[in-house]
Amino acid sequence: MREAQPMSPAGRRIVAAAEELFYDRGITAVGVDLIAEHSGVTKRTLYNQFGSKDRLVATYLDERDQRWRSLVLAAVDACDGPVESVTAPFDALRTWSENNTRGCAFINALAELADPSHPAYRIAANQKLWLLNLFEELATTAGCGNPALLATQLLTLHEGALATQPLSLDTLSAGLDLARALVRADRPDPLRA
Amino acid sequence: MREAQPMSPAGRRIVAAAEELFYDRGITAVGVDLIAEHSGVTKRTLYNQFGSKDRLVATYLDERDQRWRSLVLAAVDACDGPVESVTAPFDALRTWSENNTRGCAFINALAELADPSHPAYRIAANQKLWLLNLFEELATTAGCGNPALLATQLLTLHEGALATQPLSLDTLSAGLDLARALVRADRPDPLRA
DNA sequence: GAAGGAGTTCACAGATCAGTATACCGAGGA
DNA sequence: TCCTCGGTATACTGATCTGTGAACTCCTTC
Repeated sequence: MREAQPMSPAGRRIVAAAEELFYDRGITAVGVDLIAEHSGVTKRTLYNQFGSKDRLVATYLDERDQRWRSLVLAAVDACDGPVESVTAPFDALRTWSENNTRGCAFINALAELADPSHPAYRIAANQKLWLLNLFEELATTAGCGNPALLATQLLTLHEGALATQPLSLDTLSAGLDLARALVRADRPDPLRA
Repeated sequence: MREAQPMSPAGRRIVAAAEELFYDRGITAVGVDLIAEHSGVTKRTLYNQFGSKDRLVATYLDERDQRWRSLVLAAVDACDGPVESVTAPFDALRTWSENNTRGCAFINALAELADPSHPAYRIAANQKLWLLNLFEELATTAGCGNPALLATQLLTLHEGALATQPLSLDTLSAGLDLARALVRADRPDPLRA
């Protein structure tokens, strides 16, 4: 999905404005005129750079995906051992949630873009699959007994905490505690680990 | 939220069409003209009945909430014992998902309607709180040790399974299995229960 | 038979939507 | 010197959006 040549300064400003506006107000509700205005750019420039609103939406989601993956991988690297790192994506979610309180941008995008052929569909699905695979790899490295099942359970908890975020229940703490317990329980000799 | 007088036949048709269109294509993307056309009704009638699109959206969510709560309560009643009934909402979710494959209508609505003063906000939040309280009541009746924590965990699993539904991973089975294990583990003398 | 309400028909307002056309500007490179 | 390239400025198209006005047709009820 990464485009060959890097974006121009104007292009970067456009994507930055699009990220903020699309996430806060919804994709359909935000017009290209508003994005052009917020990024201090002409609508003509916007169309010269991205060609259509749909392609700008795809770029917005892609950019967001990259940022989020970097955050998750950094959280994994910051962990002390392989067992702790299995639940590291939950730590990343806590950091992420400080500045993103309107739920999951990809789930939200899927809610608005009904057409499965829209590029957003693939991006959103890939994002969740990437996390699922990461959970499974981390669980395998940590010596868990059933990495595939554990990964699906962890993903469900993660997405549940993320989806209920706008409602201000503390599902993230509950999800993280439960996730840690699951990882411990799935390890051989959990009492000695 | 229930209005005093029951809806007219035309009003019911409008809400039925709105439910289908809003859920499938998104709220902002569906115009009132389309809803009027699909319900075989004039736009004038739609506005005579509901006054504005926002109020029709609120009625749509409210109607859906009622239907869903009935389904959940029926699933609870259909259970054999108090222990099984704690996870009954997951059974209801399986039935519900057969005809609703685009995720949670309330989370989706929140994604589109940024304004917290919109009635949809309250409806969506209340729906999740109702389920949280139901989980807690059921857990208390089943004699669980920490009903409040268990309820938050079950809600997180439930919402995770619901949110990831459009992605066609089988998170519902994983969530249900884990939910059952949690309920068993939180009961006194789990081996004899 | 009169009254009233639910619904229809159709035209319309005013705003906003995505996207295009045309002409212009300034800097960097061959 | 010329020429391309990224970007500006502005006006525009045609469609679609929510919402309103006014007159009309039924059907029920009193």
